[in-house]
Amino acid sequence: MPNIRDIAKRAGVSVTTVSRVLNDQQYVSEEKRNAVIEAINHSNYQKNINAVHLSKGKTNLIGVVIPFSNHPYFGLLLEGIASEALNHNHQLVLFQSNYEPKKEKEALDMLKHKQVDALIICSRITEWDTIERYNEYGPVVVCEDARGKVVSSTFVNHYQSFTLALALLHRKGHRKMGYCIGRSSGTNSHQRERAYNDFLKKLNEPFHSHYVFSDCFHFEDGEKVVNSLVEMTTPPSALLVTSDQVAAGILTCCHKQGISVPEDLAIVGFDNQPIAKVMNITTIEIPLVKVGQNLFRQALKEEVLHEEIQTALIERGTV
Amino acid sequence: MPNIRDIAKRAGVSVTTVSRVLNDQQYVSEEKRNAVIEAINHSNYQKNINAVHLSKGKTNLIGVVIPFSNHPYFGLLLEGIASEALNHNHQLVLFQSNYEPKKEKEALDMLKHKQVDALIICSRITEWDTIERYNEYGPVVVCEDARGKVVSSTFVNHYQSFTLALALLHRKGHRKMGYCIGRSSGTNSHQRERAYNDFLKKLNEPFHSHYVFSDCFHFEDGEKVVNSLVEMTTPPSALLVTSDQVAAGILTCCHKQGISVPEDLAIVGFDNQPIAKVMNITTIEIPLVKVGQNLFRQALKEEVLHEEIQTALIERGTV
DNA sequence: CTGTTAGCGCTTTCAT
DNA sequence: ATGAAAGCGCTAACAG
Repeated sequence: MPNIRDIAKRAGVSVTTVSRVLNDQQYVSEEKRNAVIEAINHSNYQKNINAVHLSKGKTNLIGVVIPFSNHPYFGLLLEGIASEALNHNHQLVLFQSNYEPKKEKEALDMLKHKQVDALIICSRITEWDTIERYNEYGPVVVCEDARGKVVSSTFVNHYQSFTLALALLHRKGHRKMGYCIGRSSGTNSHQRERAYNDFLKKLNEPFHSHYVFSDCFHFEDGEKVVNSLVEMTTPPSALLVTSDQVAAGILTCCHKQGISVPEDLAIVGFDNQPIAKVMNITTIEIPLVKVGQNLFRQALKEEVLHEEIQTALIERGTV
Repeated sequence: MPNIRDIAKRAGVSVTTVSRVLNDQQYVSEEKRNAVIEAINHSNYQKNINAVHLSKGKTNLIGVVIPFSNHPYFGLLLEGIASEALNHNHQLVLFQSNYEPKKEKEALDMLKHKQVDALIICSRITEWDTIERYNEYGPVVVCEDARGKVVSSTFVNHYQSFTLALALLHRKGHRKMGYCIGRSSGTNSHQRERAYNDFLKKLNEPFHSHYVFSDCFHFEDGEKVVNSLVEMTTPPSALLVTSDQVAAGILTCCHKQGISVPEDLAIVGFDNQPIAKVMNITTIEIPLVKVGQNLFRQALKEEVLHEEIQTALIERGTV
């Protein structure tokens, strides 16, 4: 495989001139430019990108940390990130963390080692002070409200969205409301928890810990929720479900168990994934693709930015 | 940020010795080794991986091409690939192609440019001769039967699996059988098509093009299938559905429309995803995680290998 | 066991 | 407009 020197020789010019042609720079006569292009065409030359990276000190690679790759929430986020990466001529390095700190550390270290130019952390387990420490090596971007931190963030106001959904249910007469969430830790989950607790307090309703279901990630997790529900003497009459997938799973099991929705149980999903439309699930739309795109754009910027993305209530048949 | 020369100076040794310590090589006295480690610890030194890559001519990065990232089939495949990458200290560069040739070309070019050491193509639109041409730049691995080609492959015998499922339905008395598939092109789809046509021929059953539904990728695609079904005067009595997600969508819509399963319509899914278990769907298990792991292992090898992964019929309630 | 040195292939400054 | 030359930071052949 020829290198830039071979091309220079072949075209009868200097290495610099070849480099200029390669990078579309000015100050090259048409004549020499053509000679270089000619030489390249006749020699299946390919730039060695590692040399470019070393020389420039950057890679055009952006790291992306997601806990799971087989989850539609992260799938959509990734889709947004990937589409914007395409627009900006960058590639993505994927880190599937499974919420293992070690794996997240690996991603952070790749930033430190300059193997990626920036890092997008879609969900994390690592504590803030560690994350903030890595910020000096390159932009770190997170998908949660990080105002007050030194890393950029694109986020949804989960407190507000949750409160909105609770208010809807309350308006419809529900008093015993529960919720299903993925993991119970994390900024986003805490915001939702706070919204829930505050809402109950305002209504003077007692808190029942068994009305809160965690580890709800996938469709199939809906089954255990419904199984718990039927065991209860006073089950909740409404459920906020932080993923449409899980909401769909719950709805399906309700049908199986003869629980009518929304009569016996009202359900509000989140995300507005296609499955919510098919199954006619009332949901809070979270424009995840847009969030992903914004995350990517922030990763390219040096300044620290905090941007909020708006959600919307979509009323369908499960409330 | 200090470099290897700074460390060498600080430790009072040569860069080579530092390099040796860095790479855990032998032939370094304890004394000097300690001096180097000492110097490193006192200076937040970090290896510049781009320099390593340039020097070594490899990157420890493996490219992965998938059409969509928000699909469980590819999510699981990716999971397998990622887990094995972790074991082998490699990172993944993700290419979401949306089946655009341009995007696949980009991945192939990254191989050519030595930005990735190997390329795993989980599903492709690019023709064989193009792919084979890139093989000289590094290992290319595909997830389809590529025997006879110069690239490695890990695959499932879709002809056999499809035939197995058809035979099951036939045994249960079904004669009018249709199938749902993702895209209609691609090796895997063609194998299935062949299996279907051969089976019909063997039974002397006529081929009905409206018994074949393509573009069935997601849960929500089940809706249009069922909508078509109810329009037909003589609908199929059984359906092979090449994704459990879609099978689940079909099942859900059947419930909505009052179509009993398996009485009015028998359904066989594929993959054995968790959703199939919850919804009690008879399915052909395809160990996708295992396939992914094998793909990764092949990507690390120079030799061209073709390996078949076995599937299994899992009988549940939809046949 | 250790160090010198010549690359790896490209970018960029600076002089012309 | 052009090219010589000095890096970018690390590895590895070679000599000692």
